[in-house]
Amino acid sequence: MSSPASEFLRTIIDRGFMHQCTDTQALDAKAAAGPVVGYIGFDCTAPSLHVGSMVPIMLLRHMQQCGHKPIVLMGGGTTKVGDPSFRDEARPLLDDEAIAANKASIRKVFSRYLSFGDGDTDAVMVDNDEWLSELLYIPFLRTVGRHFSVNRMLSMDSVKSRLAREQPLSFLEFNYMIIQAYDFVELQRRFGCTLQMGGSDQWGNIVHGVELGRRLVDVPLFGLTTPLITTASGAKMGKTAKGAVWLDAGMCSPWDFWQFWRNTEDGDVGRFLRLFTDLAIADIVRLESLEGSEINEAKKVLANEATRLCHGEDEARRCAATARSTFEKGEASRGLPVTTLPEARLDEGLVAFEAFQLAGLAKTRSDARRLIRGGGARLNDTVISDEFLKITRADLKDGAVKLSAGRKRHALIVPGS
RNA sequence: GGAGGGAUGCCUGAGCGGUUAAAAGGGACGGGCUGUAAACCCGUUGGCUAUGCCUACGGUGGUUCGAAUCCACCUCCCUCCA
Repeated sequence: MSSPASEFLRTIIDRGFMHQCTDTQALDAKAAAGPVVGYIGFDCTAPSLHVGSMVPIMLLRHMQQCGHKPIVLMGGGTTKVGDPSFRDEARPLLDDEAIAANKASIRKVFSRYLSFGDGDTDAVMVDNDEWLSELLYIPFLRTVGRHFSVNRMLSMDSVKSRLAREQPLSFLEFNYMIIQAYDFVELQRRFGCTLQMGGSDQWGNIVHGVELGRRLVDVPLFGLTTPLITTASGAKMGKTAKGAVWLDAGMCSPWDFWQFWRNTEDGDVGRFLRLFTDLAIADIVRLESLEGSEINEAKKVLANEATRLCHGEDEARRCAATARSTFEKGEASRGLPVTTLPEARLDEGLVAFEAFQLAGLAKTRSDARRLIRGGGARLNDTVISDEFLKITRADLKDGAVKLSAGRKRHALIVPGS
């Protein structure tokens, strides 16, 4: 189908969100006819979502902006089971307390991207623990379990490699796809939800839900997946030196977040602008036509827009300003991570390698010493070669000592109490 | 319950009595080249104010001058049989 009738499908296809759909034409017709209720599930396996989850989040956002109703399903119940899809080993089991804590922490981010409320197209958030924890085993097996073929489940791509490698797949995990399928049906009953979306790794789970819906409630359900986002050079997207790029400011500072987008590979800029910002396609087309070092302008726009959505306008501006002074003017700046140090320590002189460790630029002292030996350490923008160099008051510039590890990682040490 | 196989550094994976802080690859970090990109080349990659000391090859004991390597027991995993 070349030109979808619905604004929703047109938007997500144009912006690169569409990977697979159970019935594109029928879904298009339905979306064109009126509001569709659709959901995406987020398990509570970590205290925050990371940029990998931004594709589904942005998908919900576009859905809402096109006049439909998004449901954020917190996987408080499914997290107790653990999705085995495309994983070579079981996830560590989290206890209820950890799941509850993760859930509380994760739910905060959605208010940045969606508008919640009671209206027709307001987003709602529910937790599948509400109905999953109350299930009775035998009745569940009889009403739901009988619609699933073990033969078919074993042939799913999502568990094939686990089985092929003869890695253990516990019965607990094996239930995940059934539970997720049941979620879909439950959301249909409760909210009239007819669309489940998710990453491409969720395709099998989603299809099971669609089929279960046909058998249990006789309502046509739809499934839609987004592509797995990799970088132009083939790596998984969303990792940096410090690990995953989290959406929670406490786990990944806005500065690191901004830097992550700023460091996007050339070949990814256009695609990322479509996926991770609200900019109009026409603007994106203009930005991605830039060549050579001009692409850096497009990367700044990407960083600003993505940061604005996640952390707000003020943070985005601050990061952009910090980047300008740090990289374009080469001066120390307030936006850099700051470590305070008792004045007395400066008076007696702080050994260089210790300073780098303290500022978080090196994991251990040995690591810091290697950094200095390798010529990657700078003090106020001057390369230092002596690991034992004493940093003192005399090194303060504008009230701070600026340390750098490599070209990109900078930190300030300021005297204090 | 029985018979085999396995557990090594961030990951994969060699080693099978000393010269092994442990090959090789990946990843990561640093340097060079650049545009805060990619690719490529080089270096580093357990800790410690350090020509040395300490901690490490699933756990605990043992054999030995000496163990990741041999033995015993334990834990966990895999395969096959019941």
